[in-house]
Amino acid sequence: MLVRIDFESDEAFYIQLRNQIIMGIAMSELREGESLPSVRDLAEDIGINMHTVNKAYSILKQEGYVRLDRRRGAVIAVDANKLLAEEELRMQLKTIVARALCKELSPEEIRLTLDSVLSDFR
Amino acid sequence: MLVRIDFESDEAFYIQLRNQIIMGIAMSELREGESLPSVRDLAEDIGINMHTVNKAYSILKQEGYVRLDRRRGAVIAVDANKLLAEEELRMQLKTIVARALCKELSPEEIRLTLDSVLSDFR
DNA sequence: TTCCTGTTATATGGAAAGTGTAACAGTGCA
DNA sequence: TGCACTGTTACACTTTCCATATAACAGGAA
Repeated sequence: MLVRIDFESDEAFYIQLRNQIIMGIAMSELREGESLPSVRDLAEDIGINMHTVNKAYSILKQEGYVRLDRRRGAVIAVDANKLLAEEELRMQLKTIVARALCKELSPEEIRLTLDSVLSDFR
Repeated sequence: MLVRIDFESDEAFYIQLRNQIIMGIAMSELREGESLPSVRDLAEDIGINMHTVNKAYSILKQEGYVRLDRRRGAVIAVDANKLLAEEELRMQLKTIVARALCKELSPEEIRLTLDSVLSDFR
């Protein structure tokens, strides 16, 4: 899986990295049980510091996307707490739906955009 | 409209404030042409600094939700660029949908959550 | 043993967030 | 003409976060 950091972005490197790995899991480019590169290798590949990669991995562990193994490194292992996930989803949707409605997007347009996004996965 | 800051949150005060005002507009608690409190008054009300409120107002102006008037203060004035708004919506959905899919929420469950969120507005 | 894991500790530079005080330039009102 | 109220700008200051750097430690594998 290809990872790339936007050095111009105002998003922190470790946030960009975390999001891309989550995206990779959702797109099935990364599969359950698969190992991610070691913190040192990945850091060198994408041109950032080891600790920054480590921070991304630690957060992914805390959020239940990987398990960290001293020998195998970071292994994809999604802990699916559906109730918690739905509550998070609802909170995040609330904010961005509010923005869309202000900008006069209709509920129907918002639904269609969601369908379009959903169809990009798989 | 009631504004409240969560001092424990890791979200910046000016981001919390911006989001709540956008929420107010979307919920029709704040209407086109209505004035927001002055930066000094609001700052005192919610217990934060004037400059922090000013920062929120400036961002709301930049994002096209208010116009800043030297005499009337911040006035609700939504500049609805639908094309831009839809592109923003799509980008934001992409990230949170990926998270939901990883946590084994189905596309149908995601759609239902969106419908539930949409029904909370108005 | 040697090498590669993640993990931890400590230090540093830079940017952002938040506060504080102060002043300035318009505008409306008495 | 003053006064009070807007947003706006300019500094200074503290604290936190981001990212880097160097170094060391512990555990598993070859």
